[in-house]
Amino acid sequence: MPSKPRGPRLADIAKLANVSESTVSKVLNGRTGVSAGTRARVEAYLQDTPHQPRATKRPTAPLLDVLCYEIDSPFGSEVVAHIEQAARQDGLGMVLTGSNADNLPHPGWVGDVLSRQPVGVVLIACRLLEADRKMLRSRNIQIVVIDPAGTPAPDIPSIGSADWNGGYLATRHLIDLGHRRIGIITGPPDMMASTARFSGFRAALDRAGIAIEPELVRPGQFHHADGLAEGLALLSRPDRPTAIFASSDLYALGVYEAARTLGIGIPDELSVVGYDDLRIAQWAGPPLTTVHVPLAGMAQHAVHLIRRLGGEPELAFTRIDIDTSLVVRSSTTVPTKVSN
Amino acid sequence: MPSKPRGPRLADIAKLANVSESTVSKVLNGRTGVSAGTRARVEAYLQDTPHQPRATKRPTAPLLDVLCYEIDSPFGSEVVAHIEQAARQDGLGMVLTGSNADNLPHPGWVGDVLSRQPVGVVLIACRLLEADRKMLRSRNIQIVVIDPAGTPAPDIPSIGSADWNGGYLATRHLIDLGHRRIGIITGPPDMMASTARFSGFRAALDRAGIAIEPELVRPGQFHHADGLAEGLALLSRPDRPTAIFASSDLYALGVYEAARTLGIGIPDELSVVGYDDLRIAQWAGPPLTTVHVPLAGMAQHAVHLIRRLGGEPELAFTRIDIDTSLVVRSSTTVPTKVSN
DNA sequence: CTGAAAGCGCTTACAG
DNA sequence: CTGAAAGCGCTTACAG
Repeated sequence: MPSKPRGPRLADIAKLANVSESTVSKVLNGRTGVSAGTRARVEAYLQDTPHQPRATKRPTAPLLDVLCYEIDSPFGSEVVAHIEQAARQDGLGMVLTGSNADNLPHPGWVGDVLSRQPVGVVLIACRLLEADRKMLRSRNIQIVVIDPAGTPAPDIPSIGSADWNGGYLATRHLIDLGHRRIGIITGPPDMMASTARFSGFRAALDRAGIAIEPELVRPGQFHHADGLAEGLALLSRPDRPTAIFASSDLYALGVYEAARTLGIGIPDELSVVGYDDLRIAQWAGPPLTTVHVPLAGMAQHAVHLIRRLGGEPELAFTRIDIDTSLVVRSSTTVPTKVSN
Repeated sequence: MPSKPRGPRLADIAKLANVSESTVSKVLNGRTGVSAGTRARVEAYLQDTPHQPRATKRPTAPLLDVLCYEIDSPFGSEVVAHIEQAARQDGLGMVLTGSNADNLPHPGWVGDVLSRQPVGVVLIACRLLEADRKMLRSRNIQIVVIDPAGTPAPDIPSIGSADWNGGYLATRHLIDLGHRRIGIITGPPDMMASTARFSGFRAALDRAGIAIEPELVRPGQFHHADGLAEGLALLSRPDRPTAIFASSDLYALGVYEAARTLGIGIPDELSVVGYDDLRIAQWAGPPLTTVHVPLAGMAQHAVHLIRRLGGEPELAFTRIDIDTSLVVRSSTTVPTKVSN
């Protein structure tokens, strides 16, 4: 029985490889003065029994690495805050890194993560190259994704919310108020969350027997600027919609600005429904009717999942979706023109 | 001449403090079996000659610890995002932790930081107990504060912006437009940034020969809810002000809501100036006239300062203030009632 | 190229 | 509570 449960020491590896401790030390530190053959043999043994450097006396507090899309956006910052809290309650420190514009980590990130040895990695609307995923897996670093971007990796557990349902609820609400011409600003097509919201929108329209009008469907990247631009486009039409389903709260604020610019009153002349229920939704004028996304719950699940995965590495594929709900505030009402 | 340039070893400190290496080891590791007096003496020497543990062979990517007030607020999240970027460009990973409601770290944070051994700590609108400061100092972990809260520690370098000037500019702008009855919502009195903004406000009024009206000065904690409550109080007065200097953008949004509730139009019936120039200021309806705080520059300075301090531990007291400027958008105009 | 030996920096068990 | 001594895990200078 080994005296310390910390893993093999230099002496152990030296014995296995039938060399001296000095030689193992040289190999580990990439020093010269070792023949290619000896080096290869030692490396081979290190493969099987990876060497962990001597336990530093005060073991370092465990870390969780978070890679997030737009950490200064209202969405990013709220998710991150919830993860920080969940991580802290779980005794984990959170290392936060922003992704690049393609929702990928910047070069060097994976190497840094490996050196930090966190218990896991949470990706928020981000993705990883397969080589990087393998790298992390091989060091026993768990990966969980919140709101995956790009083609979802089949072997990474992901956490989302009921986006289809949210899209349906939002649209249904507008239909129930009497709206028939409803515009939508959709999100990036490579995000499941966007397409599901749009699909819910379409289903609600279908069910009410309302034909979808392609000109009323406008694409965007979930940014305020898109909401403004597409809002202006939608509202400048002679047959402008009486309601807009802005599939992010940021879009909704952009639509607000478009309406203000054109002198269109909300909700009297235009109803707007947002999506996410970020705090800016409450601060908007008028307060925004929106779909509540349970970010706190998603964050907690992400952290717990990381912990569970650490225990049993071969957990089957997991996908968790948490319920969404509609929060009715003051940006929606019955249409004036169409009447009821 | 020391054999290694890595800093004092246990033996050096033991010699200085006239104790054994064992005792120094116990103190460093927080073990029992050391008298209070001896412990204090050793800690004192550690203060002067901070101890760095022996270099571990596979070096972990260097870290920067950030303690931030309300990381999900628009202010907190923007500062944090800038620090993350500056840190990343400097090869530093950022560990982010939210403070408690008193702007202090939660219990256990300092211990975690010590175990992580970051190159430094950035406090955003937060403070530290003196014992904790000493602890960090003794391990050669640098401390820098952005927008200090509470009584400022004299030995911690701090970074702020020209708050007095910002308060002056904002108020001057309103006076120049012709406003004479100007309300203000002030920040927490224990933050230098708040009191400096108020002082700038007062100075601008003084210079224009306008007497300050105590009933028009309302306190708050920089939150949206304060802006709403104090805005309602101010605007419900029979002699309501024609302009309000909301000394945070969040206040301004609260004032917007108060005005909307009371049917008061902005800017026609009420001019509003915010403070911070966060992104929400551009998204507000109407876009908010506000004082620009150079958060990106402040974040960069914080990171660079940490790095410089690491080099020369005995840097003199430092206080950096970066310039503010007024950004005029659409929430301010000439007063209607008072005319000009 | 290789490893025995000396040594570094720290921790721990234990005698006083 | 204190420190001499033993010991751990690793590195380095050097003889072969």
